[in-house]
Amino acid sequence: MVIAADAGYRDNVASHRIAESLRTAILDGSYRPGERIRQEDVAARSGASRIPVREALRMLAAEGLVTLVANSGAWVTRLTMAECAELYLIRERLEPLLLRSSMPRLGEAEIGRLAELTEAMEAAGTDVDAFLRADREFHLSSYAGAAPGETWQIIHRMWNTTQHYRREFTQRAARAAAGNGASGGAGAGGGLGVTHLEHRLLLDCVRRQDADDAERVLVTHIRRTRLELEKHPEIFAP
Amino acid sequence: MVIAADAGYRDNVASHRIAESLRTAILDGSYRPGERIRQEDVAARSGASRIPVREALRMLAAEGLVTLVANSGAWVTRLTMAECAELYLIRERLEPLLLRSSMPRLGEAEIGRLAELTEAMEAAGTDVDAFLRADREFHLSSYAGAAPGETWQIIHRMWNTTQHYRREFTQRAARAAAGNGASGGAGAGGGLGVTHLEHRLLLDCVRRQDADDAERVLVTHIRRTRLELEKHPEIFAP
DNA sequence: TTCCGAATAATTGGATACATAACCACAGGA
DNA sequence: TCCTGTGGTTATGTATCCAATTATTCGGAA
Repeated sequence: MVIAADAGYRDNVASHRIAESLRTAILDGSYRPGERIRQEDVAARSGASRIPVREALRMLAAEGLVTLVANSGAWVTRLTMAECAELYLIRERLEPLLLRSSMPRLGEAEIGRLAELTEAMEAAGTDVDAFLRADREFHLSSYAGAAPGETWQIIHRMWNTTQHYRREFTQRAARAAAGNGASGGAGAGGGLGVTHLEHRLLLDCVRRQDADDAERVLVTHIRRTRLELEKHPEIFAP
Repeated sequence: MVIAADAGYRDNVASHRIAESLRTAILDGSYRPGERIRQEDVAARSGASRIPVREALRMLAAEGLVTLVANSGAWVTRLTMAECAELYLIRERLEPLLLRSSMPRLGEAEIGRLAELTEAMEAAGTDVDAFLRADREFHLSSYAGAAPGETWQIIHRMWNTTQHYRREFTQRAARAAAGNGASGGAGAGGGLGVTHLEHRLLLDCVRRQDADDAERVLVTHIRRTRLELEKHPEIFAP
């Protein structure tokens, strides 16, 4: 669930602790995109001075979670639809690469966990947060077999910076599906039926250790999600 | 020639100035991989205190140019061969994407400049730094038509963190070519003949505005370079 | 009423000083 | 001779204080 950050940094370093706390606050929606982050507020809340807060903000800025402006302040990064779509394009190219190198090292236990997660997603119903958690763990743990390197870090960054918009999108999809009373919905604004199918398909590719098919399914999955997202510009409105 | 860094930061901010100076020092080889960077040294040399130096180091760490270890210090990032190869794999996937979105917006002037650069590379001979500068500008300016976004930043990071090893590799290639007296060398340890061909081919694709061919040639170019690099583990020896 | 500008308040950037954790050398013993 | 523990030394991490820049608010004029 949580992020690498520089592996050399231990938790008894205040700046790192603060960064982690801010990161989770942003990811779980306590901070919303565009919201300002005041150094003194964070310092007071964490019982430290502003110096480690500033370092923490720099770390988060490096991860793309906050945006710094000189002599002005820090804000939770807000994405335009174009920026978000670009991140999805990057994911389309890099995640298949990572999955390919991960797949051979996924054992029975990991694959079993992936299967559980597909079921958890389908069972989530209108519990958006449950779906998001399972979805995130499903994809990211499908890369657990790959050595943690640059690719892995970039992918995690993409997932983190787009997290808020995934939540927003999923909420709308869940509402729409509930309204229609349908589960295998039509896609556009509809439920997550197709998503579930893609996840099951991906799981099958992993089980068969078929990297080529897995890459194709994953590209399809990410690309379709991007196209869906691009149908909902209101998600990115201030 | 120089790097994005957070666009919001102006040059009159000490931390940003220091970061830029350190960055160029690392890129032009004044600092070597694995070399330690002491905060106080940098502070003294730049006439500032350690605080902005620390912020600068964090920026560079975010770019992958330095490696921070808590309570220990900062070092110029040293790559293993596997890590370097991974960066090349990322480039193989992302640079074609960027080139595709850049090509339609490259005008006559830009394409003319690319042609100049191919000739400059061929004319560089044993002047490794001249070749490296032209090579870097050739590739990066072929992406100038793309909007500066995440993809662009990731690519720049890759080019920066691998810069030292490209220099090392090119120096060996140049020496080998001079020893053989050949220009259209055999590749492995040989000259840069094939590289020049690929650059000319790429330029032709850009001229024809053929994105599909351009992607293929670029993948070939990066992939072949990676494979060449992997034949020379001694470059990555401490 | 609205727009412009200057003074003031608030917030970030940086310097100095101190606390703390890691590194290294050296002495002592097995 | 090699291992180990301990002390000093060095460099990093943090707090407090000050400076510089930006945002805001209030006043005035068109």
